Amino acid sequence: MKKRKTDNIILAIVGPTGVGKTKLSIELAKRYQAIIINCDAMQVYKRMNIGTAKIKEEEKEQIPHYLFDIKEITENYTVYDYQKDARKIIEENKDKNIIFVGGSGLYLKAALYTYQFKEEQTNKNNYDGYSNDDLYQLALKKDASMTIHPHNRQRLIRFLNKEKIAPPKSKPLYKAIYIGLTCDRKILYERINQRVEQMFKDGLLEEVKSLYQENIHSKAIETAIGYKELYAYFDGLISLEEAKDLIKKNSRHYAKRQYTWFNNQMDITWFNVNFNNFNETIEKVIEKIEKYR
RNA sequence: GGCAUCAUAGCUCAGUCGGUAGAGCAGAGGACUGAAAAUCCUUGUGUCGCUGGUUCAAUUCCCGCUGGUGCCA
Repeated sequence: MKKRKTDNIILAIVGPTGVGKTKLSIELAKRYQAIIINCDAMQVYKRMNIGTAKIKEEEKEQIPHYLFDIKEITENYTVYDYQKDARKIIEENKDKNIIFVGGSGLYLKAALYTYQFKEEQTNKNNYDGYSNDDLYQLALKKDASMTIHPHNRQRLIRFLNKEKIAPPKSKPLYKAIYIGLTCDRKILYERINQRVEQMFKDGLLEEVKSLYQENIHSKAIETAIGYKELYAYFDGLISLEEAKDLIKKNSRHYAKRQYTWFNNQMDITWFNVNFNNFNETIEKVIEKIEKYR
């Protein structure tokens, strides 16, 4: 495991959407004179601000922020790119404390664990015309021990386009402290619902509308919660009210999946957030960091 | 007021020609190496509105009651 200079630390602040990760990142960055690296798959894109709850310029408090707004919304960015970008920043800032913030578990793991990606072939087959079962049989032929579910078409295609068959199990590469923020599930869902309402008040509809009017269609738009639903509304497929409810629902489901990832893929120390007294939460986190280093 | 119709899982509803019931959504859990805010998997016992009757047996049929909806007055 790469240890870097002993007195410098890497922190990772994780947790479901809407628990206050950004706020904590600023407080800890001030305290440890750290730089902040985004670890959110959607906040790398420009022009997706309100819907991704991206930190505002005036909230950054002079702290260097990396990997925010680095891609045009029409570009495709993947874990592979993220791993390269994040590791480059780690290596270039060996003399600094670093804080990762974000909810994309795979991105975090790819950056800090021994995930191996290879340069990809350009002539990818998208297997149009193949049934799920065809793909499943092909995948089994390629590797009888593969465990992708027959219905998971996205993964099957990926697997078939891959050269290397079984990647080695990943291990921690960098020494890091993983801090998870959490709260009672009911309260979290309530906060998520309220935050969506707030996003609309802050102009989410206008943000998405201007993208829609420019006829921008991209992976990011099709993927991001808050954007895909409003595109469906502008396309006349659903009502605004339905879109809003869908955004809330999808955000809740997303939060649930984040818990599953962080609970089972990484070794996280969880902190229950006290929303009435955030300083108390900050103090507890700092206590943990001091004990650990 | 009269007639009709509905009352089943947190929600929307299906169903049982009489043998105590099932889908979707919500909720819960899980997988995860190039779309990850993605993709995929697992998981459904509830006084079948209340009361009485017929019956070996009623959520299912019948009487009444309560509540909702519609039409006619």
